[in-house]
Amino acid sequence: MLTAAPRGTKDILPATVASWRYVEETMRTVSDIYGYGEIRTPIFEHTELFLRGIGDTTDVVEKEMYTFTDRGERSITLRPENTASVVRAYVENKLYAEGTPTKLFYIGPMFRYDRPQAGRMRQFHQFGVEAIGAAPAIIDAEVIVLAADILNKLGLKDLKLLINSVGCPKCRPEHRQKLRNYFHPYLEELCEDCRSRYDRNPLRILDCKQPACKQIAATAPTLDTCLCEECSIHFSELQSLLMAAKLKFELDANLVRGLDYYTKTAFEIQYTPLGAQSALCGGGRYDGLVEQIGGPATPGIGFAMGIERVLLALEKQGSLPFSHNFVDVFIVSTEAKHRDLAFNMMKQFRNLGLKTEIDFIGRSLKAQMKQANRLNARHAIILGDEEVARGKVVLRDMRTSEQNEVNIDGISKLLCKTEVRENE
RNA sequence: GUGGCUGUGGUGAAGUGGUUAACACGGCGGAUUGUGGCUCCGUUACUCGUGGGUUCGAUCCCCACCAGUCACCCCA
Repeated sequence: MLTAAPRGTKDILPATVASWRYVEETMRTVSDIYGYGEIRTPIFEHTELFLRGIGDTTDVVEKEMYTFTDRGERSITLRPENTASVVRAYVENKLYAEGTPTKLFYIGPMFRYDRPQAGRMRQFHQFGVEAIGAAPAIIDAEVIVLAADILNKLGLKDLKLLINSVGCPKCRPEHRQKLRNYFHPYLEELCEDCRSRYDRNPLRILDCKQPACKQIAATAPTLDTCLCEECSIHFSELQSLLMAAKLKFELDANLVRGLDYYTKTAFEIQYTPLGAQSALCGGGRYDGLVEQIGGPATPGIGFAMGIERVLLALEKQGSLPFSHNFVDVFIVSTEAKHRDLAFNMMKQFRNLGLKTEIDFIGRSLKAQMKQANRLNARHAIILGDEEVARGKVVLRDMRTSEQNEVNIDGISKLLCKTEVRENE
C-alpha cells in the first residue's frame, strides 16, 4: 500500500511529460490567439459552491465529490470541475469591471470519485475555457471553434462535433411537461433509473441506453420542437456561424449535459475510437450560473477538455511527437585525481548552456563510453592522465569517431562553435 | 456503484500441483592492462498482486481483498 499510488491516480513520468507539455502548450498558444487569459483558481473550494453551482441532484455532486471537513470545521471539496470556481473568481474579483466579455482559460487537476477506467481517473486534468458576459451566439461559435481548433492543431482526425440546444428557463418547463405526458403511459416499461428520472429530470430519459427505454424515447417530443423564439433564433444563428467557419457539426437532439447549469447551447466533441470515454470535450452555455452563485445576472459559455483523453486519442492515432533526448558533452574521467577538473569543466559547459553529463558511480572507461553512447552524447571529452599532464584533453566526436587532442583552456569556446554550427 | 476479463522480474511474456520459474528486451560487468555504437560471454525473479484456505506439498485449486481493463453508469 505504501508503494502504490491511490486508486485512480497516476504518476506522470519524465518520458510522458513531454507529451503533456506539447498538448498544454498547444492549448495555451491557441487560447492566447483567441484572446483568452489564463486563470488559476484553488484546487479546493467551499462545498457549498459546487452544490449551488453544479446542482445538488447531479451525479457529480451526489456521489463523486471528495468532500471533507478541515481543521476549522469548514466543509471543503476538491474541485470536480472548474466552471463554478472560475465563475466564483469572476464575481469575487469583479472581473466584469475589466470589460465585457471576460475570456478565461484554465488547465489543472480535477477530482471525481468514479470507478477508474482508461480515460477516467479520480484525479484527472482538464483544460477549459469560459467566456462570461456575452449572450449572442457569436461567442458560442467562437468557443466551439476554439475547441475544435485546438484538437485540429494537435492533429486529431475523425472528430465528431455534436450540438444541441437545451433551452432556457422559459421553454424548458414546457418541454419537461410534454415529456412527462408522453412517458406517463409507459412508466411501467421504463427501467428503474428512468422511473426516477421521470420525476427528477425527464430529459435524461432521452439519454438512457436501455433498449426498452431507447425504443420508447425514440418518438418522444424533442426539445427543438419546444424551444422558445429566443432560444430557437439563438440556435439557428449558432449553426449559421459554424457553417460560416466551415466547421462540420451534427445536430443531436439527445445531447444532454449532466450538470444543471447548462442553458441553450450544448456541445460535445467526440473521438469515437476511445469507446465509452470518447468525449474529448464538452460544454455549453450557462446563463443562470453567475446569478445562481450570488453574482449579477450574467450570461456565460464554456467547455472543458479532458487532457488524458486527448493524450489517449493522440496515442491511438500515433500522433504523439517523439522526443529524442541527447546531451552535448559527456565527460569521461576515470582518475580520481582528475575529478575536480572534470567537475569544474562540467560546470563551465553548463554555464554556456551545453547539456553536459558525467559518470556518477565510478564506472570504468569503457563503461563510461557506453554510458555516453546511451545518453546520445554528441561529444565525449576524455581526461587521459597523460594528456591532462600536458594541459590537453581528448575531444571525440561520437558520431564520426574522429578525435583529437585539444587544449584544456579554450575548449569551451571550441565546443560552443561546434554546437552552433550543428544547430544551423 | 453493477457485471465480465486479467494480475509471473524494470518491460514484453512462456510455464507446471512436487528437485534449479523458459525465452526476448533492458540494466550491470566483461571479452586487447586507455574509448562507445555490431557480435559474443557472465550476471540480473530468497519468487509468481496481497492475505487466508485445501493439500504431505501450490505460482499453478478455492475464498477474500487490492489493482488494471472492458461494458454499464457517469462524464472530460
